[in-house]
Amino acid sequence: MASLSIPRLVKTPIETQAATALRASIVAGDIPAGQRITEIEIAGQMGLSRATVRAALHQLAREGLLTLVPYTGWTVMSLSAQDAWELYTLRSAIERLAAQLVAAAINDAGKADRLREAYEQLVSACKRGHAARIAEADFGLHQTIIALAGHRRLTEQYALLEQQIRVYIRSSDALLPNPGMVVAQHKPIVAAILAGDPDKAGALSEQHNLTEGRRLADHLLALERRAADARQETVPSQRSRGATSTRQTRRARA
Amino acid sequence: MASLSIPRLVKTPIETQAATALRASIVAGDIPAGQRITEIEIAGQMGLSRATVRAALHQLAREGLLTLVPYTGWTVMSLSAQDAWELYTLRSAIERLAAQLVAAAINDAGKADRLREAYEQLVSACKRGHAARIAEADFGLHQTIIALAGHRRLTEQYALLEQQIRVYIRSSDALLPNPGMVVAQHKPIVAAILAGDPDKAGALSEQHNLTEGRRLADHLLALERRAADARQETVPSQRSRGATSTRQTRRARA
DNA sequence: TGATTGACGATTGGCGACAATCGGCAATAA
DNA sequence: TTATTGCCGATTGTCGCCAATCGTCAATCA
Repeated sequence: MASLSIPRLVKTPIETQAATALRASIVAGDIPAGQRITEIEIAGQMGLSRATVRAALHQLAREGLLTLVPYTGWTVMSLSAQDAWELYTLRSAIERLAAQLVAAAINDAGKADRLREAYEQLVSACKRGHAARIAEADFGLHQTIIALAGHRRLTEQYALLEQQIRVYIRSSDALLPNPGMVVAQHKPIVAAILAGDPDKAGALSEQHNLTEGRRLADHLLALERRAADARQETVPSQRSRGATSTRQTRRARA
Repeated sequence: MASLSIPRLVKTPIETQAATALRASIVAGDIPAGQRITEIEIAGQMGLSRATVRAALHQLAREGLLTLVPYTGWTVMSLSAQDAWELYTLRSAIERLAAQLVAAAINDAGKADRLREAYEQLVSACKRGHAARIAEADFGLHQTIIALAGHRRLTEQYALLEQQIRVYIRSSDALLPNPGMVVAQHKPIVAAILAGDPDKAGALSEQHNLTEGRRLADHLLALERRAADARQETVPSQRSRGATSTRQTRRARA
């Protein structure tokens, strides 16, 4: 009796499941950037012990998605121009390395096919012109290149950057992608990788990421300026601690 | 009464202190690479609750220094040729970015002086010829370049890589540095950064890191081969679970 | 004799309760 | 009125204990 077609269950500790669910909520924007949350509140909503939730929150803090304000609460990452700069410069360095590694090993079994497949999905999404699909296919192509590098630490590091970038994009008035430009930007990178040219692949990848990253960061900076201008025209409001209201981020005294 | 010269106390939760102490023990080799440890044992030694130690261990797992084998124990990171390759390729990408960023902003107040200072300390250590001092001054120069980039995520990522590299170096029969070569390798990098040439600084930095990283990885591979040869000549020993003995790494069934 | 099952010791997983810390607000003093 | 102090509610920090899981070994079966 070789196999009964019974699927293998993947057991995941509840701590890890809680971290996964919270991560998804943050990245999806259900818990907005800058939001204050507390262990008690989340534990209540999830039906778990506070200690379990606490472990999950610490996990997300390590990933940069949350910041702990000791004895006060936790805040979802908030984003500045400096954060944007850090994210896109680091992402560009990581993706350059991946493009080089994949180009150098593109003759390995199946790699070229997988890359072509991911690129075709991007082209397909751009033809349909649906913005969310384009964005996902764009991310998908990048992820494929990263995965094909066969470099666990690189993959893990990239995932951390990606989720922060997703929070970033979602919390801003994200720019709509131009489908024609998206394809045009990625085509030479894919071609260089498929041609097995690490230097060219790395350089093109880096250029693409720096250009797009700067553009998005500039856009956010403009948004921040507009928000700051608008804030100067409103009357400062009283702040008090409501019994059940959630809090915006606040400074720890440390 | 402006100031009483009373130093500001920096309070650190005991969880964090435990993580810091354990990290230091692992990086220093007091807990060897590949070693199995348990929460009960560590909690007993540290005089803390197991839950507190557990939080610290999870922190270090996130940093890649420990691996959790569920319901069985924790193991200190062990190192393969793949790990070595991952570490040096990623380190090289990170340091290239830092060299570029510092070169582009080398005219900022104090940066050139700090870089020169770190380099002089390396030269000084090499003149004295004391291996541990050379290694520390070498790390110090790299750390200075990273810190001067003014990029928090980069600094944090580099710290994680660095500590893994330290475990790596300590667990192998580390190569002794040749003082003259160490200076010669770093001089052109520092010069390019001070000249404000990001492209040249990045390229030289990358080349240096890839060369040194490959050399160390090859060295470790040779060690692994020697160990594997030696292992084939010994009689496989019985394995049993002693009540108090610590365990070597074992495979999870997942 | 080899394969299977069940029990048990050793471990981590998760819980709720007590302890420590922080910030806001009211009371008090100058 | 402003500055200081003390109290309290709300939060995280830490603890010890029960629950769940895993691997090993002995007993049983074919």
